[in-house]
Amino acid sequence: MSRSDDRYNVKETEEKWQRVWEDRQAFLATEDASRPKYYVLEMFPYPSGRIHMGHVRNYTLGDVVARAKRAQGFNVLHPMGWDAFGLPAENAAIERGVHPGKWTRENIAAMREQFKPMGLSIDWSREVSTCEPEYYRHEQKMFLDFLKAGLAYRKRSWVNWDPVENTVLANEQVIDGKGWRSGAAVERRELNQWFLKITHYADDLLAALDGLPRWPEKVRTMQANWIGKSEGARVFFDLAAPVAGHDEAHVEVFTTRPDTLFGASFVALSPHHPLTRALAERDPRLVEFIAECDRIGTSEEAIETAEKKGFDTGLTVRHPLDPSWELPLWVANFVLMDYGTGAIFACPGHDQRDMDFARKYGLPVRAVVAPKDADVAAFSKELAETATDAFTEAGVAVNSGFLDGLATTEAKRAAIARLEELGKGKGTVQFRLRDWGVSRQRYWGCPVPVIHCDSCGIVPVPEDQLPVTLPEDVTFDKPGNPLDHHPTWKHVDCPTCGKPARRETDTFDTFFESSWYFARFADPKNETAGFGKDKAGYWLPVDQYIGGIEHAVLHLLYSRFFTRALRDCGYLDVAEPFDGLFTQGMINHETYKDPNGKWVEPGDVEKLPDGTARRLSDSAPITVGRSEKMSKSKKNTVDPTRIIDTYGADAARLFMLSDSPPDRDLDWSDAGIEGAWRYLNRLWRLVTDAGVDLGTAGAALPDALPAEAMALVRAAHKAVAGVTDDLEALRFNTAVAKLRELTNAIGDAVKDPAKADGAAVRFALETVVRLLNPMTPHITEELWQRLGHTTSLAETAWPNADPAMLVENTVTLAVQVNGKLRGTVELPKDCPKEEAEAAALALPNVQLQLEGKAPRKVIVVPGKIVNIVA
RNA sequence: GGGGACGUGGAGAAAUUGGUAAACUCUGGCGACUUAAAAUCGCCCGGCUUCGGCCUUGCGGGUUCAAGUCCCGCCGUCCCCACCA
Repeated sequence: MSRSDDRYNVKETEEKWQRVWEDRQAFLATEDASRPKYYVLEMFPYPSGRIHMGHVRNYTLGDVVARAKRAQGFNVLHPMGWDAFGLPAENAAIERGVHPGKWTRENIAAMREQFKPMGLSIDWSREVSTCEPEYYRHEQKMFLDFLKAGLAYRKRSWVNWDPVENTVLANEQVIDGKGWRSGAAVERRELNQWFLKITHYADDLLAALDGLPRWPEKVRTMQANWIGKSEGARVFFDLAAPVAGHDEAHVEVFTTRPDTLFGASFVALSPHHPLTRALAERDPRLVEFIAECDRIGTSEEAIETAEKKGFDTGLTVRHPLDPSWELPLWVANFVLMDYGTGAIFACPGHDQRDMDFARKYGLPVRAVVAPKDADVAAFSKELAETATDAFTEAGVAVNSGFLDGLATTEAKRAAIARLEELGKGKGTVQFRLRDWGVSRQRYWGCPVPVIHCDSCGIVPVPEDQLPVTLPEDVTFDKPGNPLDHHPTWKHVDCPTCGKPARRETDTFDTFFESSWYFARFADPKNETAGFGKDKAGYWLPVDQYIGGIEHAVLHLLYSRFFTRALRDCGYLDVAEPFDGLFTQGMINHETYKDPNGKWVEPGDVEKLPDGTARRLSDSAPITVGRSEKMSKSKKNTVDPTRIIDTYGADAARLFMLSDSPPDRDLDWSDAGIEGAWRYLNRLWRLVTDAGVDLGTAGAALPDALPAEAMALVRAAHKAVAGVTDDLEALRFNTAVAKLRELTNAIGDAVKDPAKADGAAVRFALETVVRLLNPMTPHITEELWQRLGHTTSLAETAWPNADPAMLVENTVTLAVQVNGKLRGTVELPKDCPKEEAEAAALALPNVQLQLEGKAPRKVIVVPGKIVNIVA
């Protein structure tokens, strides 16, 4: 065939193989007890309407794993779906008057078409979309089961209110005092809300992190910190006198340092504490103080700059271990209502914040813990009178009556024991984690399936009346929840008493849907339940989950909780949904600004040879900024569809996998994608136009090969072993490097008639094609066919490395003198130590270093190194 | 303030986990082919050098025959959490 006619036609080839895979239903998954299963899942996308480079990276990573595992004999499940509820759909409705359902479904259709050219090995028959009643009806049933099990409840409480999104947010969705999507400063509101009892599993969610070795350490640490377990005690400080309008006779505080109780200086209440509110009823100055506290935000700067402020109530409380000792009761702006009990006892000597507060307001400071072997009198005097730094370390209890002399750990234990004996406290474990508020005052979500009846209270919707579907005829012309404004939808008769009642108009947080979708994929068509226990039992847990680290304490924690809740309600038998987790890095791109400081798109920028850049349209000088995460606001995005149109999916995939380790950020560059494209074309030419007779497909390698041909065969075997290891460990960048190395070796071999052995070259080329297949599936299928094979690589087993081929006959030993490299020697593989030593000592440069003296010592590490100590 | 990660050529990175630092790639330079360009192919690309070599993994110590890798102390960058009692 003519050389020039046989250029690689990307479009034709990629479409051809996508058709072949689809016709053969190559990636359809069915349960099969005879093979080990492998469930690969990437975090499913929100249907924004356009795929972005982050998607390309995410789904490429997963696809490589899925294809490699399939070739290695696993029964692979690799599904795709849509996280389809959420606010952008509602915003589109408000801005453009399009119904959220229509907007979402059109986006899904558009994105599906954008994903297909990527050539992903997905079982599309399992596609799910969370906004359809076929999906969300099952989570309504789950919610009713959670209600029965006491894992869901309704409570009036202080919540995070996002004034832009007009809805409540969960604690996990408030970042630095701002809404995670809107960026608006979050307000505090007291509302009736539905909660899921994630705190019921706090201890288990924390302890079980140790059982997830295939999760990144970082994510486990983040979850552990979020759950935030601290051990301590609840302590009761009796009010010296009863307070009108307040029932409690004591103030309950939480402390992790009960050993410092004798250093107590005052007790401080949160501005939102019920007692504070009772006191404010008759003290306008306190009302003003509370208002002042509320004005200070919870952002980083606010906290850093906010002064510690207090309000002396004039009341006193009795010390739990010495009732004759009365302590002043303050209200302080730094005491949080939603951690612990909303009240603290302050020990300025051993807590920095309390120290600052005490010095400011002239409150006493007492030393009750001293460093081991310290001069107690001097230490106490200094701490009490002049110190501004608290002593916060562990030590020995002093000035503390019965605790004196005990080390901090023992003192804590003894203090708790005494408190319990006196009925003045209790040892306890406090978690930072709070229950998951799932109510959202929005339309485009799953309706909470309950009815409010004036006579019967909260009535769950009877199961035979599920699903509670969203009404289609809604308007978005008024602010607030369209379900609330709907003329008829919320009016129903009470299922219990038949009297007129109202539907709950809150919908679930969208993280509700994503907390169980991985189980739905195991049995996506099930109409009677979210999934069958048998099918979930076969596929779960997910063996490899891949997504962004931004969900470390959101989706990933909710899913772990949800799976436990489902287990306890009898849905499945696993506790952990994701056995292996991989968090990929972001895609970055340089940023460009014009002389007016406006962002400029990469497509409108030309880089000049002198290192500067200018705008294509008007030649204005462009400032090149640092590489940052691709975002629309900075205009530094690159459209994947355009890249795939130009270079093909294989080149885009290969670039994603090359160079940067997948957990690190990747800089997108035109040069990078060009490099991947060049490599694929080079491989194409090597196979289609090797200039060597490659023989026929399936022919066995001759037993005897010339040494140089043998070296190429060995290199191929080494690549099989290396690439297989790399893929297993998700080291795609080094896998690509090894394949390029082998390709370079083939390129060298075919150029040299002395080295160009057809059988060896064929073997090496076939090895490259097979190993590269999970990464660039289209071109490798085509090349496999052109090499004379009739099977599809999607149905071909992974190659095996022959261990005998991995060992070299000779090795190059490094020769060091005093740890510094001074030469190398080439020796047979199993050369005795003595010979290696002799060969090393014979090197001229070694002799020079020794200056005629005898070596003091020689270390020989067989096959590696000889180190001579002079 | 608490926790974590990282620091290697002009850039992305690699280093068999303590054993020849810089594989693989990008950018750049020189050359071949071409009327020319693109594409392609070849060579060079950490520093110094008296051309024998010598030095080099943020800085300073340490352990070891041997340290990019382990330990201690700094410096720097990034991420997460945070008035958490």
